Amino acid sequence: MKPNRRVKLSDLAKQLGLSTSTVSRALNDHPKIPHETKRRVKQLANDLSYHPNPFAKGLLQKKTKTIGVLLPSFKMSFFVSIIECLQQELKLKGYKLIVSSFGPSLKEEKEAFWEMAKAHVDGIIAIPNNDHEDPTFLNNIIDEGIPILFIDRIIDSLDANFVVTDDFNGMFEAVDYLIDKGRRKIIHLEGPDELSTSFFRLQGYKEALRSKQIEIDKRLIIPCQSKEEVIQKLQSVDVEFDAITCFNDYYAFEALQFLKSKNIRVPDDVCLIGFSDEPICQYTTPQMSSVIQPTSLFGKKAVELILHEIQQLQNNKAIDFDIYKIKTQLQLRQSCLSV
Amino acid sequence: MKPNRRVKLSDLAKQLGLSTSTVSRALNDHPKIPHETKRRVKQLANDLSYHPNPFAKGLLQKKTKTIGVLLPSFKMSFFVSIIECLQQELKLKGYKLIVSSFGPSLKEEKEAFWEMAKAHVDGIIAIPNNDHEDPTFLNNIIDEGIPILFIDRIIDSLDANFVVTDDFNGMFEAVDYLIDKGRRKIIHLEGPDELSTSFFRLQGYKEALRSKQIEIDKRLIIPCQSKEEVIQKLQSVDVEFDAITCFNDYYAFEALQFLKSKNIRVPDDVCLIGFSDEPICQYTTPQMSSVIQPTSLFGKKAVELILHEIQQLQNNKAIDFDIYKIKTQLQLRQSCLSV
DNA sequence: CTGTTAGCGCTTTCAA
DNA sequence: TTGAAAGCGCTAACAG
Repeated sequence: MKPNRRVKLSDLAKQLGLSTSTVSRALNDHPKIPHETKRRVKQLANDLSYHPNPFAKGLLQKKTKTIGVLLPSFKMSFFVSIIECLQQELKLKGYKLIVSSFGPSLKEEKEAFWEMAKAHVDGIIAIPNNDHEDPTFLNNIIDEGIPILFIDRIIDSLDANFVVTDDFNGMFEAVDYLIDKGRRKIIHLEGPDELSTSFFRLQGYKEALRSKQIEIDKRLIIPCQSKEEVIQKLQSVDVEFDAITCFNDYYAFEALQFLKSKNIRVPDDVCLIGFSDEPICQYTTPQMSSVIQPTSLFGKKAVELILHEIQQLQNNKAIDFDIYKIKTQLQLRQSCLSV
Repeated sequence: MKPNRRVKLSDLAKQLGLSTSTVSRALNDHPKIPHETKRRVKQLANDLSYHPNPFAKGLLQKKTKTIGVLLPSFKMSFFVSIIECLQQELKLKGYKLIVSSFGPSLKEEKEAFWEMAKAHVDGIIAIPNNDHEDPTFLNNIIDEGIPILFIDRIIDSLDANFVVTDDFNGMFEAVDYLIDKGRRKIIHLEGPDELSTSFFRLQGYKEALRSKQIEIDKRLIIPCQSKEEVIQKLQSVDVEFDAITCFNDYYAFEALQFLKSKNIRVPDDVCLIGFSDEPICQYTTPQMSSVIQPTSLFGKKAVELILHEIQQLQNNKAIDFDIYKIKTQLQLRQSCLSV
């Protein structure tokens, strides 16, 4: 029915009248093997479509050529877009990608990390969800020799590399632009407490106002734990406002719904800016302005760093950890351009 | 600096004064090991956070507890949503997920399949992109003992399971609804040639018209290889129309842009229905109607089938192949509901 | 330049 | 009920 017997090194060796070591060396381009032998070996390997057993290799070399990627959810296209980029970059470098998502629960997130560790990936790239106050378990994984690189969110007190959005400047520029356009009463829809991104975006907002000597009105800073809260919170705002900046695009979409329902014109009465530049932004009416987080830069930097860490680890060399901030870009669309 | 030495079976054995075989058996709940021994072994394993080396296991058992998932792109949220579901289902069953995307090129798609085969995954779940006229290489992979299950698109002449959308009925219902609402001149923006989905959606469109004795006007059937062509093709339509059905949501968004630019009112002048129900549909103005493809059903069915195939293969039993059609659901929103 | 040998961590006969 | 030993497929010392 099916042969189902994969060719292995010894099969090649037998057919060629060589030892397995020679064949192995030939395949791995060992310097001291004559070209002719290499050619013959590779030829046959190709003909029989021989593929080395990755488990035998993994067992021996403790390298799996596999990177684990952890993310909270596939629902955010920003994350997915990063995954896509990671996947492309890693494919180029000959790495495979094991992916796992873990949802909002801390317990599941921990488990997901452990599963990756158990799978003996060479390294982990993670978009964490929770503020790991006790990152002991992460340190344990790192101590086992699996470097972890974090994307988008910073976890304090952890020796690791971080590749994050320059949230501060991203929001700063957005608010700065609005002020230049004459808006003064700018709402900020703040994101979930526990995220470093919420914090820095809020700081950017405040600093932009401060730098133009505009007093910060606490009533305009509206914390929303999720996009579901946005409309309700906006209902109960009892001060005037002429612009809204948001933790992310989904908050902005909700805000847009709200404004429409109140017959408040965008951008004439109120300007609106999201964050992340989800592809949807082009399809809302009016089209949504947003802050672009260039995902390909995230992916490239992350891959570069994790591979470097893996190599350093292999050579028992020290690693310098750092926080890398990826510059954003303000994408203006109809929701901001007063006619 | 780092211990970096994972605990292994022999470490447990040594500490317990047992042989590795006994420890192994205890861990695997071998019947002839006394409960007390099992308890002690498991206790220690837990304390030292022992995790069996998956490579040693893989080498021995030829089972990797890993499923490869192949998809053309992460850009389509329909695909991503399926991945998310696969990932959850497979996690429950103790499987890991290796993911790879391959873009539009046939060559890359082939390579991606091969890479998966080389990675010795237990099975492959694929959303193919191309119409593999010569599926020899797929058969080779299947012959190597790796079952492949295809999602969303059918490849003729291949012994495999397929889980696809009931495209025909999905589009049929959409068109049927429009006709009931009094629309008669319904455009169909047809998808890429090579996709079985394009074909069946078109058939559904035609059959709906036919069943209501409406003549099919070829000028209303507009083939578009990609969403980029939509606007341009619509420009040159020179017959009247009062509704548009689309190969997918992105086509519909483009169509919406076009209609807006022409000041054609949606849904008053022209009704618009997409396909896939991307989450964006809720945020366009007017909100986009679409055909829901329940991704969780895809995921569940796919996992069920592939695991069954793996098991049958392991027991050297025959597998019955089939095409499973997942029912769609018409999601009506503003783009269809005349006021 | 090439073959022999040992061993990666685990499971699984085969004996005891 | 348990241990010793072999071996999964491959690579890397160590000899030649």
